Amino acid sequence: MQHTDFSSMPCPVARGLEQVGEWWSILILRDAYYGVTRFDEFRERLGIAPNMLTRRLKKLVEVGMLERRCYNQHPPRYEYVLTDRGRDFRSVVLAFFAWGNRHFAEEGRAVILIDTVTGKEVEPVLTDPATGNVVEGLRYRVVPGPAATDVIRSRHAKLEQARQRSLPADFSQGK
Amino acid sequence: MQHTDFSSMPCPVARGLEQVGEWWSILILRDAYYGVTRFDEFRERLGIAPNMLTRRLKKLVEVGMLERRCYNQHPPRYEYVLTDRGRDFRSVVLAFFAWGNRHFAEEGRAVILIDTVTGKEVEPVLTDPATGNVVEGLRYRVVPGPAATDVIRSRHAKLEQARQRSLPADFSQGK
DNA sequence: CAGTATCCTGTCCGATACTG
DNA sequence: CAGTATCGGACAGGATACTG
Repeated sequence: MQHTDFSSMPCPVARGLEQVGEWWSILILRDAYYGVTRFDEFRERLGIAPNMLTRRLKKLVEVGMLERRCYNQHPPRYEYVLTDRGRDFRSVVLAFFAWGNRHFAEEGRAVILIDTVTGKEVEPVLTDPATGNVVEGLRYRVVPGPAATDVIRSRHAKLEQARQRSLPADFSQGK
Repeated sequence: MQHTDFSSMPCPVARGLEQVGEWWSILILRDAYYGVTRFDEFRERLGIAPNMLTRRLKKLVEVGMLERRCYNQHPPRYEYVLTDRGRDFRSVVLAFFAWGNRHFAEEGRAVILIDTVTGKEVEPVLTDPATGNVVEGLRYRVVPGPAATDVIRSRHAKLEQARQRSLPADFSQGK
């Protein structure tokens, strides 16, 4: 990315975006969750130019989302398999998937997530495993953590002040 | 975006990326969840160039994530507040957040999500509300939905065939 | 099958200056 | 405070040709 370097930034969202912020990266991972591993299968399914595919795959290997593995000597053939980190990212893609299906499927859902055990469609939600509650609304908030810097703390304090001045009824509306 | 037009594509992930696929969009929304609504507050917190901020805000309003609202006549002053759709996207950002904290916080978490009722840190997971199970592993799969086109179905069938030939032990590994 | 090599275009983004 | 206007650079992404 050609913008400001965010590697120094503490926000995990910004950090994450630096690894997989590109358009194709997400789509490649999406197909990886389908079980796709081969270069040509990616290329064909995604309709992506081969040089771009090379670049994105290389990057994904670099940041530890995929592993380039030789599955055949003579001739040497490689495939791209998910690492633990890459597999763990599936929850993000599925959250995205669920949101997309909720908001951009006026003509019906073309693809759905199912539970193969029950056979039913699943509409996944983000929950707190400790309480079982759905994570939404003002109850859940992002605050400085144990490794917070002074900058973070002061930024957060500034926000709190602004909140005092005008209660954000706007945000709480959505239950 | 200067790449292939995906608006015709049925995948909700691709569709979603078209709305908020840009780098700053996600970060702007992240700050909106903090309660930020004003142009200058966004600019200062994000360190973004004003023209870029204008572009991204405009886009986010266009796609229905934010609403531009006049909060003062004489002089006219505007603020950007989350719509339902924008608020709903928070689960995606939080999934991203959680993943980032799991994988890129070697020196400790600078920010954390907390439950303000219990006061405890929350590590949210994606679950199926119907069964209460965590959505992960091969049990959950994406398949053609009710509005699937022939293209989707045949692509899916093709994948199934490939799966028969080589069971993807790779993907199931990760439990 | 799994890429590499080249060339080109669009646009994301930053920097800076200016305005009601 | 909330932007607009203009400029330039970097790179994502596309198209195409070629290789072991």
